[in-house]
Amino acid sequence: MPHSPRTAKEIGRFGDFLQLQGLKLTTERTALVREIFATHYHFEADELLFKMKEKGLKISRATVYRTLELLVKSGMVRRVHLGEDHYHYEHVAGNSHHDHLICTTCGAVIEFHDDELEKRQREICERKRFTPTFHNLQILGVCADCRKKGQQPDSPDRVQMIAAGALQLRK
Amino acid sequence: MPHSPRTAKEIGRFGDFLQLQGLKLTTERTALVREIFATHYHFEADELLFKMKEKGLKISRATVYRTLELLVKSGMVRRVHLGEDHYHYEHVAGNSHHDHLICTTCGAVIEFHDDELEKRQREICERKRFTPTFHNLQILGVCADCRKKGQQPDSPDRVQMIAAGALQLRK
DNA sequence: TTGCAATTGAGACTCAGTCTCAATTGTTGA
DNA sequence: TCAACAATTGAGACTGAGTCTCAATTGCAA
Repeated sequence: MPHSPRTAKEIGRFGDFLQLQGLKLTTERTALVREIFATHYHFEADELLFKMKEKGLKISRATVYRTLELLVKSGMVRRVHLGEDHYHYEHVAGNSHHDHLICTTCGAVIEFHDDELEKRQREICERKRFTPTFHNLQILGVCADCRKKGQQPDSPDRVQMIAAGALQLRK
Repeated sequence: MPHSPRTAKEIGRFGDFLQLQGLKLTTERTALVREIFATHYHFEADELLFKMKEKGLKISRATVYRTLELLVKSGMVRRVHLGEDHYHYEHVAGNSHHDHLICTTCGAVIEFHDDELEKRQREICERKRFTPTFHNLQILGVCADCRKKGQQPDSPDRVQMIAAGALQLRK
């Protein structure tokens, strides 16, 4: 099996996590981590399953889902809603929290992080005596490229349906 | 059929919307709107289906989903993610946009609205040349009541799983 | 190297949500 | 008032992401 320096670190990190839990770093898990961290950034579970099949690695749907769950638990992968009716995953490249701008025209996902925004959220929580642990913000709209091409924003009710996962994004 | 003043206005509004689209205000749709606006605030589609059955009104699953879709289009109902792996709906009482604090301990959903936060979001979009139409913010954590009862915040990975809909909230 | 818990794959299963189609209903205009 | 006909409905088949089961397999520690 060829050595893959790009993903060796992640495989090591996952191995450490598994060991701590008394779990094993199997060939299937290794192959999945390699695939996830080598190519994809945002991806879907079934997409990953398909990629593995394509590469001739027979890994069952159950194993894919089980491994993703472990990766989420280890903090190396996050499960996110991106305005479709099923989940997306994104690998966490050691870097920190961010939120998403989602273009309802082309499906582009733009990440951002803003300290000011986070601070204001903490203030709101304080006022409500609420102890936050995690948050989730998606802003839907039309990206700069699509605006340039003359794309008008979608109607609010369409966007609302997309936000709720009732409509697929146009791809 | 007894007259229900509490919901007459909403039934009227929905009727107007339907008429504009060349659609009909049927007895099933009327019954659903009455149920939604009389009792529930946040609810699930199947919960609504069950409630109707309970009341002896035989309304099919398909009709419930179809009517909810129309209500979302009319703007009278919103579809929201509340940290579970299926949708929730909330009726819009003529009032405006809000976001959610979700307690991962008791499942409580606290609404809030903050102009400062919205303003900052608009600024971020401007900077990214993104034209927003809608947004969606959930903050997960532990509510004041649960803290008072000595409940500690969930671990970040558990909350992340809840946020992503992979775990059910403890009810 | 053996023993055994952890892991795997195949496929059955779940469950929210969608679709189909024949039967029914509401509305419009004569 | 009624006929005509499009919109609507219900029953149940279907979908598709995700979960579960269980017998067979694998990795690791002694």
